[in-house]
Amino acid sequence: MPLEPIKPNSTDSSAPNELIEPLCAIFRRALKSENLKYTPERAQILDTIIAFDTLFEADQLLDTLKAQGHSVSKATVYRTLKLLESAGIIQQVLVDREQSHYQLAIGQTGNTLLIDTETGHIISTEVPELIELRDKICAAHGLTAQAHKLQIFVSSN
Amino acid sequence: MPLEPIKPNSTDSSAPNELIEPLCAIFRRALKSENLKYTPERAQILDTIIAFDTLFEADQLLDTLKAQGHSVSKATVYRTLKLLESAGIIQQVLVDREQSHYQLAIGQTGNTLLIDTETGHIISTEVPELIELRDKICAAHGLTAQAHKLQIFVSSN
DNA sequence: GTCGGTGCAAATGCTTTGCATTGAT
DNA sequence: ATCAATGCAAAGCATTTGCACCGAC
Repeated sequence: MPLEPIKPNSTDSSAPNELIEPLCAIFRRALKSENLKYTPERAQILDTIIAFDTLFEADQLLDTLKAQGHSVSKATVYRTLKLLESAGIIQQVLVDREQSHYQLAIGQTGNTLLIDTETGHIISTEVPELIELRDKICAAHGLTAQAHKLQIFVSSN
Repeated sequence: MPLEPIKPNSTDSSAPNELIEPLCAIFRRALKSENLKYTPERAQILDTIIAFDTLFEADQLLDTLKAQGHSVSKATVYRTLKLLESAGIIQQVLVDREQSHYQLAIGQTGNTLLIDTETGHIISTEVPELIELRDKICAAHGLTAQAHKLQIFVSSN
């Protein structure tokens, strides 16, 4: 049983527009607040990311953009990834040492990820008990928790 | 070509000095099984790692070795880290994209990290209850957990 | 005209590797 | 004598950056 993609209706062809708009708006607002511009390149990159329904890597993103006939440079891709990350639209997921993996961060309720090690699909969930446990662990070390991130690597069979 | 896996060792982890012998022996055995040699450089590297009580990075290891008057090359350090990892004596910990972090793998699951957001200092700790919680979460999704990783971001004051 | 954006190529910085030399059995 | 280990420097690789040019306001 394959995992559900992080975006519930990404396979529904009528849905993307509903998703793209809000994210575009969020990105545009984040850029504007820094006096930065919402350029065609940045729009294409965001749209392409939205079309992914799993973890993705920078070079995969670049390849997809090129395959779509968009000419975006590697430098711009990396620069935009950083912008999207500071805007909270995507987040880095440390999977291996080879390259950076990212995923959409918007619409995630929780900070617990179930990552399918075979397909790369991700489920994001909220685990209230984890907060208690986390605070208990920190208290035992005389520290105060600010945030946490749990990744569980799973197999779907 | 992974080295011969190590057997779990029941050494009392509160006595660092007693750990040095068993780990040397484990490493030596793992090397021997592949017709590799337990050289002075490898011994020094392992001893230095054992003396660390937290996560460490390759360049930190190299610096420490040099400070101790041992002349070990960067290449040998990296090569030995890989050997120690295949032998199951150390394990890589994904903390950031900058460089590889490692920790002793013996006698610990070590999958919970307390990361100080101000100083960058990292404590690796074991949380047995987390495994139950993790399995519960997976079960709720009809999945099977293979591994997990919890990062808690803390402040020290 | 002023800023920021882009692409290219060069630079980074960690890690790996090729190669000649050295060392152990 | 053989086979592996070491050190050095060079190579690899993902990512970043310097710079010249372009475009929007």
